[in-house]
Amino acid sequence: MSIPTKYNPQAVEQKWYQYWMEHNYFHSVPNEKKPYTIVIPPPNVTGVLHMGHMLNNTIQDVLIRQARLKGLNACWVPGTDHASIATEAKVVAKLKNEGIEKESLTRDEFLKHAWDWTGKHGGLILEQLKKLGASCDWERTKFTMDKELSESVIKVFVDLYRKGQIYKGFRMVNWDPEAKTTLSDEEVIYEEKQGNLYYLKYQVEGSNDFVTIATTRPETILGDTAVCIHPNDERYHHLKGKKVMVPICNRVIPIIEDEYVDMEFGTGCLKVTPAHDINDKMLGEKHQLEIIDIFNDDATLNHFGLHYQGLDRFAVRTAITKELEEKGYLQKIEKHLQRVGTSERTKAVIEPRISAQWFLKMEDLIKPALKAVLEDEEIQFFPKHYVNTYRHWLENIRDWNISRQLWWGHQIPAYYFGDGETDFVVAESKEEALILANEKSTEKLTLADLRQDEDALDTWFSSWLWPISVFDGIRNPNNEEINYYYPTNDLVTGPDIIFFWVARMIFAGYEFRNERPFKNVYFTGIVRDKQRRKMSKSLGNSPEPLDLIDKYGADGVRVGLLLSSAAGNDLLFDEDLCEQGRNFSTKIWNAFRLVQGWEISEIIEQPEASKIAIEWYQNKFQQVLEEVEKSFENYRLSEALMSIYKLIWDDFSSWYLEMIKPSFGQPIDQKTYDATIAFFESNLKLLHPYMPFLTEEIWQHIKVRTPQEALIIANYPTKEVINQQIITDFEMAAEVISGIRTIRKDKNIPFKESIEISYLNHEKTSDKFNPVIIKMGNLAGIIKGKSKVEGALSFRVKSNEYFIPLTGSIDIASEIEKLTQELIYTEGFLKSVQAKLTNERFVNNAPEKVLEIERKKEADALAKIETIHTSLKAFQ
RNA sequence: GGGCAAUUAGCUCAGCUGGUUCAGAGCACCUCGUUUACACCGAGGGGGUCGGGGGUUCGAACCCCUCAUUGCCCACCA
Repeated sequence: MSIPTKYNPQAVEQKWYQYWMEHNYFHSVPNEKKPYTIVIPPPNVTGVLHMGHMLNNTIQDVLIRQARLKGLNACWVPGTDHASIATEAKVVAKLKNEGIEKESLTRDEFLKHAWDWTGKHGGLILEQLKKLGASCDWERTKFTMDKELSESVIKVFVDLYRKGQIYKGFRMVNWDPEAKTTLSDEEVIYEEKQGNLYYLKYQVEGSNDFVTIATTRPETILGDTAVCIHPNDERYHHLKGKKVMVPICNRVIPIIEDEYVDMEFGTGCLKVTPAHDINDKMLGEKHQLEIIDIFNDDATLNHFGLHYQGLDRFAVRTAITKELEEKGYLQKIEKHLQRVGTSERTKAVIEPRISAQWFLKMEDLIKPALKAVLEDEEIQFFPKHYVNTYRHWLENIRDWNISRQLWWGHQIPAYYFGDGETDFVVAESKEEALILANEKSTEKLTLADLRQDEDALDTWFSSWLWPISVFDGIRNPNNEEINYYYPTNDLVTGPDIIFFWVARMIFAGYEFRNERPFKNVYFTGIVRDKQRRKMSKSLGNSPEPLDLIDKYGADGVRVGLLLSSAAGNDLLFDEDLCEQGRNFSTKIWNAFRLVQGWEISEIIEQPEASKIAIEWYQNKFQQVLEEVEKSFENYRLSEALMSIYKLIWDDFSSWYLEMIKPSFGQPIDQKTYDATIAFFESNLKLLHPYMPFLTEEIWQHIKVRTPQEALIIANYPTKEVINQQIITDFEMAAEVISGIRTIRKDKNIPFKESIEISYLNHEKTSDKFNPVIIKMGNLAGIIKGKSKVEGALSFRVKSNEYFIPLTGSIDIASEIEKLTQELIYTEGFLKSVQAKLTNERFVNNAPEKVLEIERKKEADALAKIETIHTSLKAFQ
């Protein structure tokens, strides 16, 4: 035989990917067909493919290929994200290796390095996706720093600013007083340290009462702007609405109430210092408190520190404690374990500090986003429970800080022209900014007088536009593409970015298009190893995706990933599953080899068994087609694939092909052959989204096809009316065949030795499948008997009895034992059914349908017991 | 601390509206088998008191209460 016994994916995958690319099947342009659109969650531009990407993109490819087969205009837009923090960190590290500090470079010099790096490593990940078979429209590949996407980001910023949605505000940042710089959260190391809890007495204004607060930082009392109690705390009800005086400086501050306060901790009374604590800052915003920053940028005290001005915070802590004690404000000191943030680099204790940042108001943006998901269900989440997470976040949202102290990214289009905080304008270009600035300024300004804000925008401030900006819908809101492709259909992503990305795309969709960005969101799980550990480079437990593809073929890996990934469940990745995928490839390949090897005869009659087999498989296929459809609609891709797997492996290969297989060396009749090829083709269509390479390879082996006839763009099988009866009849026949096989095995009757059976048809089953039973059981004949056959081996299917007269001797004792066991079991079953049926309340309450089933069970059991009894008598 | 999810066979999971099948699948396992597509295979087989305890119901893996364990997210405590 010219076709090898094993399918070799390495040899064909490259070939078909090229073929698909050459014939432009992935490319989409707007036409009269219905669009089906997916935008890829853009991976980091310098990222490398990991198992999470493999899963995520396999799912997207299955969706897009299925849509393509179903005749939709399928468009999958690929691209990458500039990932400002991640990429900048990589470039900084790389420069450091070369002995270059970021601080020694100008912004432009640094950006040149960053672009070089992007050019060198960028887009590698997209090339890797091609190996997986991803059918993206590569002509549409986008990068978030492309000219048109960048312009979209700037345009949106300016629009939102002019609408009053963007404002400059203050935010707590991690301040390193030694390096005098802000740090990202990742650069702060938290350490457990033994500290003290100081109990301080504040005098209530206009009385001799005191209230005691507990604090770990007595040096910050000079920045206090309130004292806070829990509204339900009865101990302090008498203080509501009063004011207290801060010790030493004697400033008068209000007593406020907030549920944030833990009544159990300390005295249940909290001092609020909005300038120096993140939680106090939140309270301050909520209660509109004054902010008093008492530190210089090296963490010494400023003029608010009064006589401590110029001293370091820790020196002040000791000194002020002493002063408080002397003046009678210190009630006690307790030991207290606390977590202190320190700088990764300088080891200095981090100081929370307020700094100017840009914010986007959330109040108006969340309204349509909540409505769309919670009320209208315009956007659906799979699995559904993520709606709760989404709602909780939206309902507790704070304004979005969109500025980052980074260079790699979109620079904020704010231009300063004076010394003051408010001397700036926001504009899409420097030229436009100059015009605006001159309207505002009293002096005549030139371009040289304008300084652009140093900060870059948060990466997500560009990716929230992704479904719109890839179709240029921000700059040209009425272009043909955006009108055709938007809203997109499905978004496939991880639940870890539900806030960062998914929710914000929904904001952007309604804000800029007045329409949802996508209809369905499919949340994938996290890829873990067999021990449930997250796959990561540092653990070294993540297989190299491309090695896996080399080993099992892309199809094998796709199957391996999909089989164990119900939507939303974490995926415990096991290489064995890829092996299963590869084995499946080989199985199909060999089924193809079998069919391919047949000699066809136009003369010979179609055997009866083949006729029935065809009729049966026709219906079985339809049944599975419907199942697959249903699973697919609910994004249960693993279920859909498993249905197809069983259809092809069990129903098609193990049953159908065996039913129609001609004897060795004999040709097959034309009719059966044609039907078989048609079935094979339908199977391939069904499977193609999951295993694109193998299916296309076989498709093109079956016969020579023109590019217009390629499987990737074939027509998906259509639904037909299902004859349920024939499927049920087959199941009965399959049990009979199985019964014959069991007896052959038990009694060591070789398959080659043909035998004869007779049966008593108590069930009145159709004898339609008898030719199939004859063939599959290698029977000389099957006789519908009128009475039991003495001294024969027997078995039962439902209440039917089958007899195999034996040439050798029968072990009577073991036959009796077998029958007795079956009898005991059936009688027990009958008893439980009758218990139900004699229960009056059951009979009165259960629906008629259920009663009918129970009555049928009873009748069947009675009939079966009857036949066992007669069989037993025969042995006595 | 707050919230969400999960707990069903050795493993990974289905079980959708409480009732077709004395609880299903795939893998793994056991037995037999070089029958002319395939040993990356075929045929046959074993395996679960549905996390524990209560309750509702004629009937519970499914609904309610409670406890336990695990995972995830958010806030992390002056």
